Amino acid sequence: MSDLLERLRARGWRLTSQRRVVAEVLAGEHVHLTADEVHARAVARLPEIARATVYNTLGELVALGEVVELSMDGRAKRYDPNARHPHQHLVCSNCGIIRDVRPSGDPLAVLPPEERFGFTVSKADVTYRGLCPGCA
Amino acid sequence: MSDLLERLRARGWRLTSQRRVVAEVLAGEHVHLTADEVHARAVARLPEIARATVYNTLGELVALGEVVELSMDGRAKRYDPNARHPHQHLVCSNCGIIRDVRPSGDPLAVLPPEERFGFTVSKADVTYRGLCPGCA
DNA sequence: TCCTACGATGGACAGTGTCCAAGTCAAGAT
DNA sequence: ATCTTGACTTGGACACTGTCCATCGTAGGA
Repeated sequence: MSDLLERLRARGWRLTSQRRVVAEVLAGEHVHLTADEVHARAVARLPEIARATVYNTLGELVALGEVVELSMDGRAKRYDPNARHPHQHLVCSNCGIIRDVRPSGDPLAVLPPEERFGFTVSKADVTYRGLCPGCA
Repeated sequence: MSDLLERLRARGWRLTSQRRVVAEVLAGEHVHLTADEVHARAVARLPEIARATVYNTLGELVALGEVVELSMDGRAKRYDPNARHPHQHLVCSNCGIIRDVRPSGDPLAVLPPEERFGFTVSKADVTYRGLCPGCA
């Protein structure tokens, strides 16, 4: 994770304690916290951190490509720090737990040219849905 | 679309003018309106229709499987009346326009068993992203 | 035509996210 | 080590989306 901080510093980021805490809270695979969850965990380490700062920092991390923003269910967005390893998501329809998964092959390949409506298609986001072992 | 009204009546729906108007507004392929857009168009035909009624009716249509709910961008949910013909979505990263598309093959097939974490996977929602002809 | 349970209404409320003016501080310059 | 400055943080107000609820209205069967 200090790799991340290094990369951010190299891009001219001012390394504040708030940003450091947000970056630390957001680490690992299969981590998909909402902004408020990030804020709650950040407050545990830095009691006076403001909600707006968490939103700002998450937005910046997304803009820099270090974190991926997910809109799974129309409620709060979730933030996925595993951005450097391309992956898709598997979601339990019952409890909502999310796992990072890696399908084989290129998801773009299955979209035929006549179904592209003249678009320049560059990316495919896939959400697999089903029941997790605990809910099945 | 009167097919839809027939199906709904057959399921015990009371056919009110409000529900009829919502069903009429939501018709066609490549239609992906937000709840407020549906409400605005419904008001044009039935000035006193309430926002809550539109939300209720949309929720019922989704529960009945007649309409698909989309959470594309974390803002307002969109409602897709093309639920009887399975399809995925192609979204312009710039202007946000959405087209219904039909990839070839089964998107579930490319998720290997060892990437399923014990889930019973039943569905895959794919969002293709790129630039539409007007924005490219 | 009448009844009545189901649906509509509209306003209050909650969750999520954005904006802004004022205060604070990281980090380069001296 | 201290100064300086502009980027960053703060906290509260605000906007948008969606939900809830008590009350009123009406579709459709008797």
